[in-house]
Order: sequence, then C-alpha cells, then structure tokens
Amino acid sequence: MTNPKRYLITSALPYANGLKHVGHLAGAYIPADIYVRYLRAQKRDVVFVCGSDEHGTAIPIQATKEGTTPRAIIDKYHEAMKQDFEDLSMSFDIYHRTSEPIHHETAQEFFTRLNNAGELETKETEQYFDEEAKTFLADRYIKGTCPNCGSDRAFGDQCETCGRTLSPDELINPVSTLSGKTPIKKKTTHWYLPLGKHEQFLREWILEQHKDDWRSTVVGQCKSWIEGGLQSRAVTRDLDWGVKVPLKEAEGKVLYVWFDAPIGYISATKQWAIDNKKDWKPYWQDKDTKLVHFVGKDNIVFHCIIFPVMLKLHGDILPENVPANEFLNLEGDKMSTSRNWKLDMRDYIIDFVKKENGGGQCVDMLRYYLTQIAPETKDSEFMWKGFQDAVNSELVSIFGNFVNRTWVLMHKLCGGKVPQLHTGILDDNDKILIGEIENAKTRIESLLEQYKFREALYEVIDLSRKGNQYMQKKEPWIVAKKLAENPEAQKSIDNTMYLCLQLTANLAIFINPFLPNTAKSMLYMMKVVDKLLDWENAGKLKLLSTGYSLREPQLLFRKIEDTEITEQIEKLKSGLKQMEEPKKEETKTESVVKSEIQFDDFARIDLKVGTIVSAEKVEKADKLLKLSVDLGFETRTIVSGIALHFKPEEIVGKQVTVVTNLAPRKMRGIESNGMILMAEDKNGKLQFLKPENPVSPGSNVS
RNA sequence: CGCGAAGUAGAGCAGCGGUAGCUCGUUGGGCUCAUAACCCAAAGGUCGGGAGUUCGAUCCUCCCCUUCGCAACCA
Repeated sequence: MTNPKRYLITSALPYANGLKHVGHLAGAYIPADIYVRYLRAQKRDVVFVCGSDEHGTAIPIQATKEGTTPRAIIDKYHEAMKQDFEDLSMSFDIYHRTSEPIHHETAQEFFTRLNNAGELETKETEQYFDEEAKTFLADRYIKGTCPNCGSDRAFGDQCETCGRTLSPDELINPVSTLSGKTPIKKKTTHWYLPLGKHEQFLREWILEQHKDDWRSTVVGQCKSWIEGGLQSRAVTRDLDWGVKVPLKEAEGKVLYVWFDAPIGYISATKQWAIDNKKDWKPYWQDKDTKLVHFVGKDNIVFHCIIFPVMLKLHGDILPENVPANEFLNLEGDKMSTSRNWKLDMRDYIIDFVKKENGGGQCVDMLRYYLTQIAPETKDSEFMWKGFQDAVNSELVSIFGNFVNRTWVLMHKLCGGKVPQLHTGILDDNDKILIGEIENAKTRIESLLEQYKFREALYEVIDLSRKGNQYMQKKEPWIVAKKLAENPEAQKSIDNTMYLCLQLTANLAIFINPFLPNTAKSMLYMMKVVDKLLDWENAGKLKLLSTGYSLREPQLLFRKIEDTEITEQIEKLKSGLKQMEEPKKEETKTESVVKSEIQFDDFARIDLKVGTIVSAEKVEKADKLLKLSVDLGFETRTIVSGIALHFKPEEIVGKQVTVVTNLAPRKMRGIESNGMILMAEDKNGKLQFLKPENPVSPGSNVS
C-alpha cells in the first residue's frame, strides 16, 4: 500500500497474569512506538491501540496461586502494566482492557456473525469433569502421571519434566487440581473454527502476495503451519472466566481466549473513537487503512493465520504486515519467568528511571539499547555490559557529545546566538555535510517504512558521528586563535557553527521517534516548540534562524557506571539462586510419596511380567528402542525411551514388568502397546524392575 | 523424527554470486571546543563441516554437525 489514508497500529496485548519483561518491550512495544511516532511526525492519521488481555485459564490459576480472585488479579496487573508502559514513554492512543463491557459486546457480535454465517462447526467431545467443583476441567487443571517419562507431576497439556505435549486422556491417574478427586468423562459441545477451509486463501495471501515484503521468519513460520495441515480450532471452552458465548445452548461456556483477545484491538479502537468523537469503522473496514500488528514470534500464528481468517470472515480488512520480532535472551540464557531469569520493565524503572540521576534520559537509554539489539532477524542477546557500552560510547560519546560541544563552542565563539551563513565561502566539507543531512532523511525514512528500526537508528547516530568528523576537519577553535590577525576568519567559524546547529536540529527530528525524551531536551536547549519535530522539517538547513539566542548547554545523557552493571548482574544471579532453593524442597516432599489413591485406582492398572525377545534401535530417534515382549498369552511391540541406557543386544532375554492395559500410543510411527516399568536413581540412571528369579511370562504383578 | 529460523573477527551483529563489512573492545598516532569525550590509522575472520553447480560461492543445491523456536485446547 503506497499511500494509505489512515493507519491502525497494534502492539500484542500483554497477558494480565504478571509483569512483563524487557523481552516483551523489545519485541512488540518499542518497535510499534517508534513506527507510530514517525507516522505522527508525518502528520498521518494513525491510531495506536493496545491493552491488557484478561481472560483465559491462566488468570484463575494465578488467582489461586496468589490466594485472591481473578478480578483482583487483572485489576492489579492491568494497572501495573499500564503504568510501566507509561513510565517507558509508550505512546498508545488507548491502553484498553478485555474485561470492559464494550469488548464483551464486540467479541460476542463477532462470534454471532461468524456463527450465523455458518462459518463455525460444532463438535461433541468427552472431557474431564470435576463433580465436586461442578466444572469441566481445563487441561492445565488436570494432573497425573506422564505416560512418557513416568513423572507424577504432568499436567493435562504438557509434562513439565520431560517437556512432552500431552492430551488429558494420556495421563495415567488423572486428578483434578481443584478438588483432588478423580474427574469423570462427560460430554460437551464446542464451536470450532475450521481453518482447513481457508488454506487456499492463506497460501495465496501469505505465501504468494506477501512472500517478499514480510520478514522471512514470519513467512517461514506461516508456511510451517500451513504445510502441517490446518486443523479446526475450538473457539469456546467450559470455563466461567471470560466472554460468555452468546447462545442459549452454550450456558457455562466462554469464548476461548485466543478468539477474544485479538478482537480486543477492535474494541480498543471503538473505545478510542468514543473518547475522541471519531468513527471507528473506517479503521477496520476501509481498504485504504493500513493495519500493522507488532508482535513477538510466539504470536505469529495468531496474527498471521487465525486472526486474519476471522477478520476475513467478519468482513474486515487484513493486516498489511506483521513485523514479528524473534526473542531476546538475557546474559547468555533464555528469559524465563519461572526461573526468574529476566529483567522486568518494572525493575529497570525502579533501578534507573526513578533514581535521582534517572528520568527520561534513562528511559531513552533503554529504548536505545533495545532498539539497537532488537531481534529483528533472529534471537539476540541483552548483556548489561553491552547496555553500558551502547550508552557510554554511542549515546554519550558520539551523539550527546556532538550536541554538547556544538553548544559550548557556539556560546564561546558566536555569543550564544545562531550565526549567519555566508553562502559565498562554503567549502567542500560544508557541502558534503549538507549533502549528508539531506541524504539521511531519505535513508531513515526508507528504513522505517521497511520496519528496519535497528538500521534506521544506526543512521541517526551515524549522522551525529559525521558531525564530529566535520567539526574535527573544520577545527573552529583553532581558527578562532587567528581572529586577531584575520577578522575575516569569523565567517568560517560562523559557517561551521551554523551547520552544526542546523544538524543538531535535524538530529532532534530524527531521534524523536526512537528517543522522545531526548528530543524534548533538545527542543528546550534550542528554545523552540514541538512543531520543529514535524518530519517535513527534516533535511532542511534553516530550522534555527540567524540571530536567535539559545540556552546554555545541558548534558543529554549521563554515563552508566561500572558499579551499576555489576549490581544488576549480581541481582540477576542471586534471584536465580533464590528460586532454586525452595524448589528443591518442593520436589523432595512431593517425590517421597504421591497423593493417596484408592485400591480401585491401583487395581485398574494391569501389571504383568514379560520377557524381552528382541530389541532394536528405532531409526532416527536417539532415545527409543523397539522391543518385542513375550507376555505368555501374546508377544507385544513396545517402544521405550531407554536407548541411552541400554544397548539392544544387552537386554534380550531379560524379564521386565509391563503395564499391559495402557492405551496404545504411536511413537516415530510405531505403535507401542504398553510401558516398561523402570526405577530411576538420583543420577538419572535407569534399572529394570524385575522379579528376583525368573517367572513364566505373563505372570501377574499385584 | 518433522517443520521453521540461525551458525560470519574477542563480543554483539550486517551482507547473501564477483577483491569479507559495521559497532564496541584492543593497539599506535593526532587534537584539546567537548561527559578521560572527539578524529585518523592498524591488528584481528580459511564467513559451522563436507560435497556439488558455476569462469567464480560466505551468498545457490545436497548431506552432516550445533543452537533456538514450533508441533495447534499452549492465551
């Protein structure tokens, strides 16, 4: 789209179950904010929406964890996140929330329209139900023994011990985490969005039309999803926290959070329109609107596949681009909330922004570093030492220093006023600098349009570097020494300082989208109003008029001291230790004895002794062995993840204990009909559980 | 396993068919207006490994190794 009438820019809705860290900030918020500030400077019609995502099972879970209500959780984190974004100069036009009535209405209308148009399917399935709590259980609420690794702490969706994704049906001894009781199976109906029907559309839209203008990582991800076969996705679920499904027969059901959350962009736009007496409709329905979603890579599938399908069915416009960022690691390791290896936005705000020598400059320092290392093409690394280097040797030494020396010299050599430009005596250096200023505009503009924020910011800093080089060549402080014998030399000084001052004004315009607080400080020093920052002024050389007197210089940035970064690194490492200590205890107490079960539960498991008659390694799998086990009445194929511990030839003829009534399961394409019981010592070494003396195959174990 | 992304100077990254580039760091020199800032120069890489296509490959193709992500009721 070459010249859209209006822009709607979104940043991923942060989930209101905890504070967000700098990885989120670098991924979805800062890039969007830069883009929006640039568009605003161009006087474009742009709305920037965001808000808290407040539904889904994780909210009630977090409430239980903190011993409070879901409502209290979302109120707490909504306010906290909103505040943090504000403290870091995020310029949302609205920061909304999905718990607002206007959002519920919008999401329900969305569902109704799709349902009435016959675009949704219903399916009846059996799901676990907790009779005591009288509720269907989300996968996360079911705990049991992992069929893969035998850990008794697996959840219905995933085993945290071995990492395997599970479905609740696979769990051995499923237990409700709400009541501790064994849940029963109960029939329930759900609505599904059949993505498969839209494969052709997605292929054309993404893999054809956008294969060149979207980031390769984004197209790659989408391709992976499409090639993998698009399954129907449930859009409802049995839960009492969320947007009620607007149908009589759907009592007790809510919209699945992934369905309602992106609609939050629309409801936020509606609320913004009400607040500002505007019409929201063109922003979502007019073809001349450019919609851009800024997200992290975990969100690609929702914003490139699922939400666009929803939008298409609903008759809305599609995103023009989804410039997703990859992930930001921290000091050599993945950021992780559960391991407490992270830097929360809040922590930075407290340790830097709110300190006495903090303020807007510290906000901009973080924005600078995060933009400079933004994971635009691949995962990148936040290093405290890198942060210090970037601030001290680029922001302070190159950019800040250029502005500062310009101001000091201007006061010393030009009486604190903007000097005249003597066009007759412009030399090559002057002309080259003028050319650079004009070029910079085109370059930065083009990079921003392509969402290459890191490079665009580099161009800005590089322009100030060119200012330093220029000044070094012109050496006005040397020229000034010859003034006594050659008063004409003042003209050369005037030209140099005039150009440096105009360059500074241009730098303010260019840096503004990235570092708005810095731009503000520069405006103050130049004694000019915000209007100077209009993008149309960029590249011009008459921004500060001759004779205008300017303020005394003030430093734009302070340096980051060594002690500050060593403190942060210490803090990070000690946080990690604190998390590890209590966790160990927890495992201990829990692993000694599992929760009590009834004899009936035990009796449901059929254990028999079998003899391994053959064993072979499974092709292209590190851990798997394919075993044939003689159980007396039959010989079964069992696939077991023990290849790292035993060689196939070693174990033929050995007797083992087998769970014989475990549901069959395919691994590497081979159906496994049972499970071998193993004992694991604390080093992770496995041993077979077997009778002391050989017994006949098929003997019962009880 | 599969799919996707990535492996390039001490560190962080760019380039993606035609003598390897940027920032920081290191070393040497210059300057002194400037936040021990600035400017100039140098050292430093057989572009993960192997094979192929090509007149020519870091860049294309194939295989292998390593890292990260995804695999769909995970929001």
